[in-house]
Amino acid sequence: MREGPDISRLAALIGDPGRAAMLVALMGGQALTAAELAAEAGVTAPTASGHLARLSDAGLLTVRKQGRHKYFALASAEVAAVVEGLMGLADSHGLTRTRPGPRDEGMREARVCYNHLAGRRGVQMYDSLAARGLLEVGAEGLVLSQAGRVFAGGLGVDVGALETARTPVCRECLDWSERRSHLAGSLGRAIFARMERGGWIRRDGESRAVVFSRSGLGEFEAAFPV
Amino acid sequence: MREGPDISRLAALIGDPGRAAMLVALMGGQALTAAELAAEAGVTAPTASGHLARLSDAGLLTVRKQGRHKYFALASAEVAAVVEGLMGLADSHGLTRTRPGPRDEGMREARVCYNHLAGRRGVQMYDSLAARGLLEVGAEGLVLSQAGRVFAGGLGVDVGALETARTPVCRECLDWSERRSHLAGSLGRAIFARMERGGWIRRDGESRAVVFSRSGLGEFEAAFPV
DNA sequence: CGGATGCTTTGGCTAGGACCGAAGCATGAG
DNA sequence: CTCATGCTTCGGTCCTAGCCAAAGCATCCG
Repeated sequence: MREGPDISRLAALIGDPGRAAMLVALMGGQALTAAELAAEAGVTAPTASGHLARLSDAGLLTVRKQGRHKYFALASAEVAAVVEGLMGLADSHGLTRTRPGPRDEGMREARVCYNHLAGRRGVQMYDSLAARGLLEVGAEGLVLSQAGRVFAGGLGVDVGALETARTPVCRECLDWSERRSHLAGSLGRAIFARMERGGWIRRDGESRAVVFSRSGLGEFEAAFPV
Repeated sequence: MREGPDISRLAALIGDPGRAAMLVALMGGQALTAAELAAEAGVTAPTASGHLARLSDAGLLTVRKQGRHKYFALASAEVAAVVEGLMGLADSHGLTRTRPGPRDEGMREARVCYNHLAGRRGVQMYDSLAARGLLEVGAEGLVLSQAGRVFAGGLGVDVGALETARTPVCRECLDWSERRSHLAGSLGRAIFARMERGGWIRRDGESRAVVFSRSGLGEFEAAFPV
């Protein structure tokens, strides 16, 4: 009642089932329209409109108007990290939705987390990079070592370009299904994009799950050995 | 609305101002009693009781019953991480509150906990006894070793008499200022009484603070070296 | 044994906010 | 221009959940 930022307003915002569903839907990283999010939340357009206005006002979402459509997306990686953290807590306390289908298993194997790779494969990548000293923990958090820069260059990722931007290159993100860190930040995003471009992976149309191609899995294992 | 863990229940739990205040208060790492948390949240005892039950049921808090008090603490580092993440988000959108002042320093140094010594001095005593093997952790909890019995006898405490009573001789008690264990049980009470009788300490009038005399502090340091 | 203290349960009150239908604005299509 | 589509505002209903007082247990004290 007397110190620190006011958590409760923000948490209450996420605490509505409809708004939470919208946020989770946006964890896929793609921007969605108001109507799509209304369907996702299972409410009518007016209700969704109110929800989306409140989420935007609170700074959780960014809006982009395009013609008569309005596209919403998560405002930042921090927002995604909090949502992922909540998923982890909910998962560990048996609050999962009663729907442990095959899609759920696929999600645990590999999925999109905002704009980077998560799940067992995401954690594998992180561990592999860390074990080989390509990723190091510095005073300011996670940093790419010199060897790591070379490695990323070999993958076709221009680290220099990433470093000129204001957003952090390397960040940890807590994986809700593995309960361990995976790689986020602009580097995580770039590597994910590179894997998608290279045909290593493709995204499942209806969920956040990510499916590896046969050859893609081989390349992934070669690039990020356990 | 169709995938992953159910975030909204958890977020709604944190989304109440009272419960959020409790969680923030517990971010310091100390365990707090129900009454203290009620004050922190600015609600009456019945209301707080309901909140705390819900937080515990959801796995966000752990409970430790001690006499007629109930100590609550954050359940895990994951919970703390989520709260911290929410604080970060709230802070970045300018929703901070005022800072608190420092608390009674004397209480942190030494105080009465029911009938035994608590605070830095209480923890020092506990650590000293444990480090010298006078206090050991057995299957049934804390026990006094044979050497410990001799030591207690030297202090003038009749351990044999304590052991005939029904109440446990040695118990751990969670120290709220140090957030570590100190010695409770009938032995803790007996040692405290002996220190009071011997003029090592005297109790401050209205508060729970305990003040060491000059000579008493010397004897204490000799009996319970760091 | 009372009497005091800390926590919980119960009951009843109330406010906040989630929801929808209908009407109101924009923008784009024909 | 007129119509259709996408989103927002308004008005009203309904239900959840927070809140407290009072009574009920449990524990400790003298």
